[in-house]
Amino acid sequence: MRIGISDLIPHPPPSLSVIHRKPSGHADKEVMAATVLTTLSTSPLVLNPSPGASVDTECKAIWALLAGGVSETSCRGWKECLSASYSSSTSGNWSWDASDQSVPSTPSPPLSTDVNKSFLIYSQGEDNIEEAESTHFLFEDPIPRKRKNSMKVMFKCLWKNCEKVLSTSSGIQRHIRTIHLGRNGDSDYSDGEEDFYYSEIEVNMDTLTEGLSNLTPTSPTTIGPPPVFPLGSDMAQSKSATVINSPLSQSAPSTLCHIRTDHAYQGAHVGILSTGEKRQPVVQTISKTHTTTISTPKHSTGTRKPRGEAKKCRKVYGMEKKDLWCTACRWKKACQRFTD
DNA sequence: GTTGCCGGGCT
DNA sequence: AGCCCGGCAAC
Repeated sequence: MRIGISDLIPHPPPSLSVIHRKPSGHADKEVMAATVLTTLSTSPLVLNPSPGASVDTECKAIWALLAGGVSETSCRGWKECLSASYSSSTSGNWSWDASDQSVPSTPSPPLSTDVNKSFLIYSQGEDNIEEAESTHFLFEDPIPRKRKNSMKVMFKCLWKNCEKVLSTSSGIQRHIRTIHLGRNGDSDYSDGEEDFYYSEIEVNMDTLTEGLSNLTPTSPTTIGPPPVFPLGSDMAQSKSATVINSPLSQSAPSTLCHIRTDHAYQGAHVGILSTGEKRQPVVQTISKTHTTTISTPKHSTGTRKPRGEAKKCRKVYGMEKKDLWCTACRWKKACQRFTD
C-alpha cells in the first residue's frame, strides 16, 4: 500500500528560493536577529542543557528580542542562513541521513534538551520541508541555534540503509532501539545491544554542511512514498502529551522509508518490503558484510579436502578401461586404490 | 577442458 | 548398501 507524496501534500510547497525571499525593509532587523542568534548560540543559556533551554523557549526569546518586528519569513531566512549550504536540495535526501525521527516527530521532553542536536536535527527539518514549511514550519519545529567551530563527535547508525547520525549516544541508542530493534520507544532501558549498531564519528562542524551535498548523490526526487509504519506512529503517539503536537511532528516520511528498508533487509520483518531502496545508490559496506554473513554457501570450501597428488584410477586406466577402476572411482567417490 | 570427489537421489 | 550422477573446485 503506497501513499504518494502528493497524498500528504495536496499543494506543492513553495520552493526554498521563494521562502528565502525576504520582504524589503526588514534587512537590518534580520541582521540584528542574526546577531542576537549568534549571541544566543554561544551563550551559557544555550549551552546549558537545562530543560528550560527548549527550542520553543528559545524561539520565543528570540521573538521577544525581535520585538515582533521581524516576520516569520525573516525567521525562515535566519534558519536558512544556518543551512544555506545544503538548501540546494529541497528534498533533503542525504545519504548520511541525519534525520532523527524521534526529535521532530516527537520531541520527547528529556531528550529534546540536547541542544547539540541542533544542526543535524535541522537537516531533518529540511528533510520534511515539503510538507512542513508551508504552514507550520516556524513555530513548532526544533530550531538549530548553535554551531561550533570544532570537531564534534557524532554517532552514526550502522544499520543497513540507515546512515542516521546523531550527536548523542543516547539518541542513537534510542534510535536503534526503537527503529531497528523494535523495542519500546518509551523505554530508555538498554541492554547494550545498540552498541553494536552505531559507531562514533568525528564531524567537522565547519565543513559539515558542505560535505552534505557531496556525501549524498541521491536524487532529490527519491523521497519514497510516505510509508505508514506502525512503529513510527506508535512512537509518536506514545510521547508525552505536553509536547506540542505540531503537524510537522506527525510525519517523518523519509525516515520511515529507511525503517522499512532496514527491516526488510534484516529479515526481521520480511513482510514489510522496502520502498526506499532508490534512496541509496551510495556505499553500503555494512550491508555487504551482513549479506555475506547471512548467505550460506552450498559447498563449504573449507571442508572440502584438497585434491590429492597421486593419479587415480581414471587417470591411470583411462575411460576405456573403466572396469579396472576401483569401485569408488567408478562411483565418482574418493579413490580407494590410489589414496593419498 | 580435465580430473577428483562431495552430496544426494534411486534402487 | 550399492550404484549412479550433478555439480563444484582444483588443476
